[in-house]
Amino acid sequence: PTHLYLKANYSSPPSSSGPDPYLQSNIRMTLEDPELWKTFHDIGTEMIITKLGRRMFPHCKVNLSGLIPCAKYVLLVDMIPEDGFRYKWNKEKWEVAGKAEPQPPCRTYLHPDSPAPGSHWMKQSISFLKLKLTNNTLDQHGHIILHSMHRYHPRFNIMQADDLFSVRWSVFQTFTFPETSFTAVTAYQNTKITKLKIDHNPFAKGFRDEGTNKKRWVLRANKSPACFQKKNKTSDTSNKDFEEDQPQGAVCQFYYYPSSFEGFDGEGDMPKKKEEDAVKNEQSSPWRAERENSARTDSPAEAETRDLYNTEQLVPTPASYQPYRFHEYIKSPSPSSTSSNNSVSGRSTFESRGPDVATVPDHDSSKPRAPEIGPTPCSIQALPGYQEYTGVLNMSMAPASKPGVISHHIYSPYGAEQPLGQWSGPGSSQYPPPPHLTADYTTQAVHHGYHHGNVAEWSQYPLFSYSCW
DNA sequence: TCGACTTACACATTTGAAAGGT
DNA sequence: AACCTTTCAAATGTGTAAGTCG
Repeated sequence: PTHLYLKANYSSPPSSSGPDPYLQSNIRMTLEDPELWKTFHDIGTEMIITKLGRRMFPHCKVNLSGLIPCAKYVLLVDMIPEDGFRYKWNKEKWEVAGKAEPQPPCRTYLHPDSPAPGSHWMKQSISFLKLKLTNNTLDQHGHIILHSMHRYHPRFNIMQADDLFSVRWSVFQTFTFPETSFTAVTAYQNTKITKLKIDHNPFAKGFRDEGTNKKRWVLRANKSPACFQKKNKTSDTSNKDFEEDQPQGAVCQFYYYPSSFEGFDGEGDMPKKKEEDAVKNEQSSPWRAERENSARTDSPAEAETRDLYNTEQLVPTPASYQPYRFHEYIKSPSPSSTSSNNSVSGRSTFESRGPDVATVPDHDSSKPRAPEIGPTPCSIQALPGYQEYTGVLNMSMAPASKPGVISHHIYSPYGAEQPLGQWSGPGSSQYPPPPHLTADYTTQAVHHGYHHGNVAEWSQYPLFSYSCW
């Protein structure tokens, strides 16, 4: 349980000591079924992406607490590139194959219940079952577009907002779970993953050994028998190094929409740091290097990277909100900025707290509220000025067969500013080994993968260029 | 030649409308 | 009439295998 990253995207002003009362929050998010995720993670999770869109398995399911019951929140998920590399599956392990492809259009999945009161979010686990991944950059269904053979992890964003439009101005809080990182693939590479999926995903039941399609598996098993000798981990072990704690950590961030992180050249510090780590046992998790390192040793490289999240943000603010400003974050690692990360490492759950936390000021409670639950699909498009943003507006509608389901695409304040350009990471001659590489690489693969592989990812990955439900 | 990707397929679960019961 | 439960066909979600593409 060492994967707790608590990160403030702004910090308290250096001059002020007491926490800003407005920034108090105790929002917690925990990942449901962490052991299943861990089981996949240990092998190296792969998520199939198809032209028509494919669900994730395991599904993203989280629990929330600490919300204001009567306040409304919007919950979104986007996929964040893990690093700036493209991978290939070679000889039973992942290797860096080169520089990452230019980013596809960024999309954000909006939970269909959004906006909903905090009580709604807290009363049950929140499932993102319908979230689909595609490799089709021209996708019209609103699915999240990813590149095959690239690594990503889901990022959960929650923000207090009465309606979807005001989300644009909201302070939001994000969580990520290290064990949910995955490699997007168009066809499974690691047969262990295939087997795990079949064992656990009901929809793949037809491929199980006991099923009527036994022959398929026998046939495939013969190709790589070793893959099938290992017993299903989730059923007979309880993932020792995962303990029985609650889901593991997250990056917890609070910030206004980053407009850019200019000046960062994505130095790719990964290789340097990786030398510190011992070679990992290939039989164990290919992600082990990453996990162990994610115990947050807070290397200077990481700290530097994190600093980039703390750029001062000036965001247009509607009258109902306080004119928040980020305090300028010092470029060099500051004790205050890193201490919070360290202090929360190893906790079994993660939560926003103290100066790390920002909450949106309470909305005017006298103001009439939108219906408690359910999207207000038409409101966005009807809003005056919405069309102004066509340059960055990515809109599609749900399939006609489901008239009740409408896709929305929220204006991304910064999307248009972000070129769909190249990664600004290290040059191709110096691809640093990714954190999850097996033995051949793990001597250098110390760097954990979260957000630090290439900070350009942030500047190119606006949160709200797209959303749907 | 080969790796990445697409597509059709069989088999499973899920969904939701219709039918029936209370 | 309203609500609940059951049934069942259609829709949808799976990984595989064979093929295409570059």
